[in-house]
Amino acid sequence: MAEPRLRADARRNRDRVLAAAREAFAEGGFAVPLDDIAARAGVGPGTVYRHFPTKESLFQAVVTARVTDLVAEARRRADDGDDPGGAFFGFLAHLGAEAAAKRDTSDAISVPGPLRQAMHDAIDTLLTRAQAAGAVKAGVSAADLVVFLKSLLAAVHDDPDPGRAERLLAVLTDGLRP
Amino acid sequence: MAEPRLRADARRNRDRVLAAAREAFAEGGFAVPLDDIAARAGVGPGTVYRHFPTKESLFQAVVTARVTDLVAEARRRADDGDDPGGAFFGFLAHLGAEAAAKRDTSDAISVPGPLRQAMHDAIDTLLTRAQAAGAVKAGVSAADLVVFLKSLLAAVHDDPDPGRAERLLAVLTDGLRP
DNA sequence: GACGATACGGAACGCCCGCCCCGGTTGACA
DNA sequence: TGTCAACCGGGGCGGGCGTTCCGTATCGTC
Repeated sequence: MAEPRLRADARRNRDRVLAAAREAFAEGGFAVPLDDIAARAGVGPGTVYRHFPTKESLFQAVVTARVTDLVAEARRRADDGDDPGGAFFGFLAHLGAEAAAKRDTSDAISVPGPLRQAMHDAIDTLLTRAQAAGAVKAGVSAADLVVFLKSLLAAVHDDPDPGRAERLLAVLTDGLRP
Repeated sequence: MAEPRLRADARRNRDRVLAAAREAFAEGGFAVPLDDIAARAGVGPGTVYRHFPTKESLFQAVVTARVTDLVAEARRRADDGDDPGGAFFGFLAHLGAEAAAKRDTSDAISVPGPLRQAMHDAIDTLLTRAQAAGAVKAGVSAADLVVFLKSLLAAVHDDPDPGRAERLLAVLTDGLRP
């Protein structure tokens, strides 16, 4: 590995880029131009590419922490085995709240790589247990749910009506009940 | 108006462009490059722009007939006043089938202009009557539904799983029941 | 058959965006 | 403080796409 230890300015710029990317992606999703992120960080685009080989890798670096938290949240709820239905729907609400605040959530949950798999597995656990407990109807898979959520969260992003997200999420949860 | 009557080749090319656009939009949605449409029609891009001032106007010309049909379908179902719930959910299923076949349906229902308004109004009528009959829960507006449908239909487009559309639509309809 | 109007095709333009490269600068260490 | 490697900035490249322009071909008419 031999981490060569970054020079002071390099480290500082790297942090600035990450912070700027966090904000920019949260506001505009993955679609924000990389130049905007660089400008927000007060650096040139070249500097961004010195630290992250591609725009996607920067995005991944930004959302890794958030998705990891989401997965942890999902697992924590799953471990609390008393109320599988409540755990499942609680996590859905949590996801909805997260997506309402950060515009990149819908992209984050479907970014390829190990994170996506962990997320998928965590949702699968919650869903399967809720179905076994009779709180969610059968015939719906975790993949179905991820597709559904991704599209729904994306649709709600640039919508002027702030209450729409809740109403649509309510329709989704009601539709998942047996 | 004084329609100057098109020259024979002009009329032929215009028809070819429309036919090619119909196919191309159905397969790839509004996102297909205009050059592809021109190539499929055996025509240069310039010829497309001779007949349609902009790509969007070409799209509008293509979907006008389909959306008009959809609106007519919605009104026909609405007029059959015996079963408002059945009329509403039947139209939803119809929309789903249409979207499964043509990839531009989700773009079509939200194209700006009078068509969108007519579509919106037709759905509103169906929805309001179904709600009055107690077949659909209150608190959901036609605008909510259009947003929901648009995102759902778009999500299902490029999905490898052919059964997903039906399952997600089933979740939606169940979620709309009181 | 010839001539003018009309339409055609595709090269070219402008714009956006991800990504790379090089001349200049700055930090680390002796 | 001097030297060198590491790093920075931003101009530039390449590709995609909507749109426009103009030299050329085709149609309709006399």
